[in-house]
Amino acid sequence: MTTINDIAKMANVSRTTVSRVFNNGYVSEDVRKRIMKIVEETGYTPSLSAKSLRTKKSGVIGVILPKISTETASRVVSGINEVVAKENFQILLTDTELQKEKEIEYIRLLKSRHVDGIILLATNINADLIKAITAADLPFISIGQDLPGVTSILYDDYHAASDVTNLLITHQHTKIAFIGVGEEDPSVGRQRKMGYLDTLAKFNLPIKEEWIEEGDFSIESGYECTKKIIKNSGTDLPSAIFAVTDRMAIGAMEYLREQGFSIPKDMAVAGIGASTMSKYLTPSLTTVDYFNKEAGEKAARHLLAQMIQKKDKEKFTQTYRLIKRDSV
Amino acid sequence: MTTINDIAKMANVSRTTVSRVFNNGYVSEDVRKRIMKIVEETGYTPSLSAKSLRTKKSGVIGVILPKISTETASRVVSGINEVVAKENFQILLTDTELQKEKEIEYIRLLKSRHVDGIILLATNINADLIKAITAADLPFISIGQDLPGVTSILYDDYHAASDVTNLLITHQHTKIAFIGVGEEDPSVGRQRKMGYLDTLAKFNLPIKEEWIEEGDFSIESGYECTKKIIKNSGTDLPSAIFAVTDRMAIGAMEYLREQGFSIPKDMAVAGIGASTMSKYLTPSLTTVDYFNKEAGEKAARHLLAQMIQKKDKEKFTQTYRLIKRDSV
DNA sequence: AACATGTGTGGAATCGATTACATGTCCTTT
DNA sequence: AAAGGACATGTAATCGATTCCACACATGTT
Repeated sequence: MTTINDIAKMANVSRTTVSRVFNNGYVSEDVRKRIMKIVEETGYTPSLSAKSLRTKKSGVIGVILPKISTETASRVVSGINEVVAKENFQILLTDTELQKEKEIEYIRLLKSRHVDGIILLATNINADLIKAITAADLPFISIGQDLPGVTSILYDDYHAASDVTNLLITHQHTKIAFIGVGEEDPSVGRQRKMGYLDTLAKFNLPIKEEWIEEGDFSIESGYECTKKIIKNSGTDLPSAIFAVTDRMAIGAMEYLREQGFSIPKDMAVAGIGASTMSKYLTPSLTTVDYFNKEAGEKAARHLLAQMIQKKDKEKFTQTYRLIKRDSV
Repeated sequence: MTTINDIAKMANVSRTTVSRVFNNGYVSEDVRKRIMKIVEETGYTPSLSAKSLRTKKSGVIGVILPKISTETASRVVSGINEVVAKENFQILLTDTELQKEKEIEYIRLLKSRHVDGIILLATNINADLIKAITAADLPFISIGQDLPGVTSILYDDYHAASDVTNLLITHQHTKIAFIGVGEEDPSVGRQRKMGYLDTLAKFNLPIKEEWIEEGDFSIESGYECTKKIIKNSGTDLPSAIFAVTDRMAIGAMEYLREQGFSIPKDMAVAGIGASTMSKYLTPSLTTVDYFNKEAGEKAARHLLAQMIQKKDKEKFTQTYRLIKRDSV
């Protein structure tokens, strides 16, 4: 491996001069050319570990995901990457596989790797997490969860869920079932459920325990929850099912189809997430587009801004778009 | 930021000893405890830039993707991550956005970041690329393309495509249209097309130019290609369409549905990729599962093995599974 | 008793860059 | 003609770790 010293020796200059070639200081045209020629020939690239050690900047930003292989996550990462790549940053990816201790572990790890900033897609909020973030003392952005004291890019879960519920109501549905997720997830678990419950309450519609189930984001869980809802409802069946994610909604549709329900005639279905799939299902799925990629871009831009100068912690709420399709 | 020197001073030992605590050398129980206590209190974590500079190892492996937000890519990354995370490696992600010069650029970049190895999902093969890989002189794995002189995890594109074509033929189809991609992609572009063409030839079935179109992986291109095929075929319509990716197959189905074709009665459709979606479409899509995640895992394992000891360059061909569903 | 061996610790070089400071030219300006 | 500034280059300290070598001490071996 060639180093700056090798180049310096070959070009008969000090390594300072070589360094200056790469960091635009005063270097005469002659010398610059001579050095560049040697650089080309040897294929020398400066060691970024050394540079990072010296400058305390790595040109890397850390991203912590709950799970890589979901459409939401990959869209967000794609948005982040698009923005940071332009500024010659790379992404160091970590995946918690939904274990929340790992979020904290990875924050520490990324810190010791001298990343210049961190973007976290959190799935929960707890005191240790906040403490770890504060301790890291790095530019930090949270996407999807409102972490106190941390700049956050938020989805409007409450209103999105309200709107979906509302849409179902305007389509004459009065018996609306709900498939949610655990409430340790404040955004997807709590906010979306609140939106659902409050809207029902507002219209004086029945809230029945038998119509409310809790899944785990997976298609299968949507399927199982729907089965339970149908089973437990006896003769008082709901006429619509609102699942808080598209995947669970797809599971619901699957079960309903198997049981011979016609969608939306016998049972309407709606989700959230605007998965690619939602558009091509039969019937196409009513859902909410959260603009994940844009959220990633925005997060990246704010992170870069924070790296240049300290900013006050802010909260940004993304817009969303209700997509009415044939499943309702 | 606390450093090893701070810890050493606070514990009244030399920094050598502190280092030894983390790298299991001789340290007495007493001293070890004293140091660990201070480490806990200060939240000290060793600077990995410094460590990497000194040891020439970074604990990072570089991954070069053509596009992050595709199901294939995210599955592969997920597989890679699962394996390397266990060994405490992280992934440095780069996305070429389908520009092939960037593959080379990123190889250099990853090299200068001292990654311990690189996994590339290539979309093409060219001499410069091979040269860059050789020059990098790092443990290297290619997934999906057979790069000469590079350990490669390959999909069996030729036989997969043959099998799909065969399946269509056993279902009495004699007029089979084809939606491919550009041939600068040897695997998806060439091999799959060869599988299709050779199988038709084997059965003495007609190969008509009007039935062959070239898309660009997108759903929209599948839609457009199908439109062209239908338009250009006049009265001699094919009875089946084989698209080399699920997304293009979905576009095909979309167009056919719009035009009132019944699938598979009027026109059968098949894809490759086993996208999540394929299972939930109506009708469900016949496709080929490439086990992308397993490919990622395998790539990661081979990379780790190469990092421990130099290995001969090998070629591994993944198995695949033809999934016969209702669209055929 | 002399010597080898195992254990525990510190000193100092080293990895490959950046950068503050010093030095030396050569012009321009007053 | 002296001074000041712009330009060009070099010297050496520094970033935070690892690691070779040396040394000290305790214990075991012959």
